[in-house]
Amino acid sequence: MLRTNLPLLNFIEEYSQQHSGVETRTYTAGQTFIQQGSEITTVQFLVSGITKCYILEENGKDYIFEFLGKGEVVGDIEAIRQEKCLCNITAITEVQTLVIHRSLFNSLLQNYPAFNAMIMQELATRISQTCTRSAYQQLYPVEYALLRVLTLENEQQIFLSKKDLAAYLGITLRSFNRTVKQLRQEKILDAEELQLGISRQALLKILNQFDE
Amino acid sequence: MLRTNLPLLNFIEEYSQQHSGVETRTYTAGQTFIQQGSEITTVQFLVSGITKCYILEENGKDYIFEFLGKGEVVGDIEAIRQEKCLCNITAITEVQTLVIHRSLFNSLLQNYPAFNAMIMQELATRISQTCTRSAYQQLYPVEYALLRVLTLENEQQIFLSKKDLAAYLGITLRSFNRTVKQLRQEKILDAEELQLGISRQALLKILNQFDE
DNA sequence: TCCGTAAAAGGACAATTGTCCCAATTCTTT
DNA sequence: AAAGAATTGGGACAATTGTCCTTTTACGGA
Repeated sequence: MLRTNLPLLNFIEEYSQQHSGVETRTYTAGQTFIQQGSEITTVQFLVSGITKCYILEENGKDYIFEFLGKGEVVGDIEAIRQEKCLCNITAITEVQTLVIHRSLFNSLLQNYPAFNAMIMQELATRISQTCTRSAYQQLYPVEYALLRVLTLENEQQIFLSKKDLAAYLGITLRSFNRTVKQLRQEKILDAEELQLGISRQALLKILNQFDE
Repeated sequence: MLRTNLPLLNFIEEYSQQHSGVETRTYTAGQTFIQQGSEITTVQFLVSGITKCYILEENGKDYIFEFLGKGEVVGDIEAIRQEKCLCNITAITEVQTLVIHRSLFNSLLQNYPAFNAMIMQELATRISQTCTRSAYQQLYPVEYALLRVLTLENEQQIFLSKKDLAAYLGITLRSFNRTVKQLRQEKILDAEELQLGISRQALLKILNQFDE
């Protein structure tokens, strides 16, 4: 849910100590620093903070693909495919990044096998996770996906707005609230059955945060 | 919708003429030649035919990620991440493939920059397309996605079962039929508004195939 | 040729989800 | 401190989608 990639961050940090061409940037919470459809010529690596990566359609609805954390890259796909941005990236907390030019990114890919392998790994992981997640969301009732997301949020100790969680699940805020309420009251589904790796007790605790 | 990758196929075919380690296989229509969750040690390139790539959950429902055609790879993600299969691959028509061992795939990645770049490109494209598609399906009413899919099917001159189309759209067969009927009868949405790059006339024609 | 199976189409009803509200609470910011 | 703007929670109703079931047609094998 909140993806990270520490090895990648290590690589870039080390590289930046020995070479030029790497810049530091800081964004404040709420700032959208990459806009879908716009031209982009840089690749950025998240050093700290949390961002959301999402598509916003003309009808005002948005769909969040991922929450990105430490070590994750943005702009890589666009650099490889030489195309315009496909997603928006907005800082949820304050965010610090390391920025390199697209051309440097591509030359790193060619000249540093270790870097190449890490990016290859990163892309493969993204595909794998995206597949698993979208299948899960399509094929199971919302309750299941919702419980999973809340569990993950809890595990990783991050705090996201309800609105963002709903957008991540591909449902409306209203549906989100409704489902949480239902789960809190009625029968909680079997934690085992859900394969969440969490006890029924812990689940209840998470849900009751909403009661306060 | 039906993805292909001719450059990649060219590369592998040329390689196979000069080296050993590449085998040919044929699968009959309907055959599932890669099973989710199973161990796999090969990577395959589609030479001819059409396959579907999907996840099947225990509740019997399935979700199709992509239809794969000429030049597409399967098993690559698994080779890169060294993990079990995440999807099922089933031949829709008769299918021919070129098979290489996982270790050969990885050594090609390391020793042939051109191959490396092609795979990098392929992964980036998959991510890009997956993002666009899943956002589209989440954020617009089914009619829109359905029309788009039918248009694509028509353009590419492929023929898929209604069941597969529904699984691709993440809806039930019943919903699929219902929506087609509605569109056929009532107002067809503006073709321009949909940005399908197809005229209203042509759309009607496609929908009326169902009437016959 | 006949049978069994799969694909296609749709009726009827139940369940889910979205839309449009409104109210309470918590922030920012001036 | 007060005003305005988000965030959260939920009622009421409409629209959409799923489930279950039946019918018709098409197709391949015995």
